[in-house]
Amino acid sequence: MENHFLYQVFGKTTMTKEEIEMVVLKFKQVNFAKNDFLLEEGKSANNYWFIESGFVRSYVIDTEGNDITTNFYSIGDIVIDWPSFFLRNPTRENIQALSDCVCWQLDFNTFQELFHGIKNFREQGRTTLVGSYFALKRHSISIIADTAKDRYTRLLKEKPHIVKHVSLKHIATYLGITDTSLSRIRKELSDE
Amino acid sequence: MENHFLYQVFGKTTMTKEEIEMVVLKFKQVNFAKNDFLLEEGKSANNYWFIESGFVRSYVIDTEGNDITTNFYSIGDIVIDWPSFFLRNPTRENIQALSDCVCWQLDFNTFQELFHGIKNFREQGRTTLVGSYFALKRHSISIIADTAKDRYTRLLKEKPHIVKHVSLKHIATYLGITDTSLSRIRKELSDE
DNA sequence: AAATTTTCTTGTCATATGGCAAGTTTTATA
DNA sequence: TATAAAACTTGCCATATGACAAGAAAATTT
Repeated sequence: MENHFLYQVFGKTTMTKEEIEMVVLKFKQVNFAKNDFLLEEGKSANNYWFIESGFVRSYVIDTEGNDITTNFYSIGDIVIDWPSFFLRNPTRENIQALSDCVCWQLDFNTFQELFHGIKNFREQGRTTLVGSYFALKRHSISIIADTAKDRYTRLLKEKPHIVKHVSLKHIATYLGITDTSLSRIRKELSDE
Repeated sequence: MENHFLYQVFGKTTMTKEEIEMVVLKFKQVNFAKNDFLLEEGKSANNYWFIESGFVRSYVIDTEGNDITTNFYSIGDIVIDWPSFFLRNPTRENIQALSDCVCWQLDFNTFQELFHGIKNFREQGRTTLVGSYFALKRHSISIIADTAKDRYTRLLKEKPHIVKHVSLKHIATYLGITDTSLSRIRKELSDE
């Protein structure tokens, strides 16, 4: 039990061993093949996942039909559409596996039982959500305040495994630029 | 009691009258004068507020010393630095009154009692946080996908009272552009 | 291994937005 | 009400990034 993958995920929280065990047992392993959708635009999220292995991307299609990456996920990350999962609404986002993935899944009703039943679990869940909020805000401010080059070098530094495994065009839209521009930024950096 | 300002705020939730009353009684009225800080960079948020009247702005100072507006708040809005309040961390944001304000304040410890004690209150709180997350994501995607002009016209349509009461330069940084550009966009729109 | 598709690079030119500075108008202060 | 300060506009030019298209490289499929 203690070497269950999810044990690491919940091990850093204030939860007791008994609580962690209760929680972990509710998760169910689900595997996705490359290009499978974890969630599709128009549907409502009834699950979320922790990634044990693999890469995942979320994106939206904007009004002009452009694909814009909203986030990348890899080992240890939670994959969740917060608004759709909690507001029980159809989503605008697509979440797709970029590689074969091993994930651990929890559905909404089971989540609710745990959330209302275990104080430490809801503290943990709140902390995770607030962490996502914080990351999103940082990214949003960065798009306003920093140059594309700065954004790219920071991504490279903070998430090198993402840059290594994900195609340039997806990274570009995540950074708010075109693939052409990112290619030029890469060239500039290699010329330095 | 039922005509207490906060009754409207909580009236739309699943909370019972008794729960709402319990919650509302914990809030304390606090007034801010124009330019007062509700929260300052480097400090930790120990309170949040609902605005009964007035206008508030949050902003960060970026690495080059530029002031970037992160949000506007007016009547009925919750004013909270989610990460700082819940993670108990010093914040990077400043929150400042743009006019004299009447607010209703709750501190962290009291919040925790209510959150863990009243199921409907925590459902409500979660919904509010997720709503903020959703708004932030929309704004973030808009900065990538839409032109500055589109962003401005949408703000004008969705929050006309903000545009009316807030100075051009603050609106500009919120939209991710300079005051010069926003001035030109306004001119373009008036020429149409 | 060949064929096909996808990804990435690079050139040319277009455009949105920025930087700076000089005015003008509005608002706040003495 | 006079004065100062802040907010807003406008002109000129610079620059980052986009649009499009062609070709090269890499990855995937047959």
